[in-house]
Amino acid sequence: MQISSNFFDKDPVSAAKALIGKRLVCGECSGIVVETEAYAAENDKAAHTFTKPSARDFIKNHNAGTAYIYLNYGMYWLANVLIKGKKGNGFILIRAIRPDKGIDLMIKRRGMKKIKDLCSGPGKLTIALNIGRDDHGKSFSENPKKFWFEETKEKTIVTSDKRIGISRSKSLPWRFLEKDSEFVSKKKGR
DNA sequence: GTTTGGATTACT
DNA sequence: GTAATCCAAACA
Repeated sequence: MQISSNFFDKDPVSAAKALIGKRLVCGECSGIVVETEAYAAENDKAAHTFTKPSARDFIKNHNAGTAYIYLNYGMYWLANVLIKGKKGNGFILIRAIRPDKGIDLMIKRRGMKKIKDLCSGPGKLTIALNIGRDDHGKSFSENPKKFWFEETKEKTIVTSDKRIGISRSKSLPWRFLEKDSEFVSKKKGR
């Protein structure tokens, strides 16, 4: 079952936390979300809204639940979900999923055999799911959909940590992970 | 028109 | 430890 359409109307931080344990479906592939980070449109120096006018325009011109796909370091696409809450707008960065269906296809796209490494990072999962430049501005919640989230019966224990890979506002504990998961991204925090 | 700085990954 | 590689924003 798909998650409720008002899921993306929460505030970014609680939405990011609530997304852990949901199933992300994209074409023939799917996986359980095991790692996210929250970025706020206001008072968050690490968010794109702080430095990029285009990110603020994006929030203005799109509905909650829209995909914000960003190319970073010139080679990896990172997938975000636009959140528009009463307490503030922002984005959820999808950092890692646990592969569920379409694993063979993911292995083919990634050119890697280890299932643990297939989607254990924001740049990796976009390759595995074939998400890229063309998907910027598409919706997770409105038809026609390429990708969406489903409810699961996962009883996930969620832990939080500091965000990683950024240079500003590092201290906010806005990274959320499935406890003891083998499928989250590496670097510090493990 | 040129410079700069990334929400990363894979390989040595 | 570090090369790979692109875009938007900022500066001149």
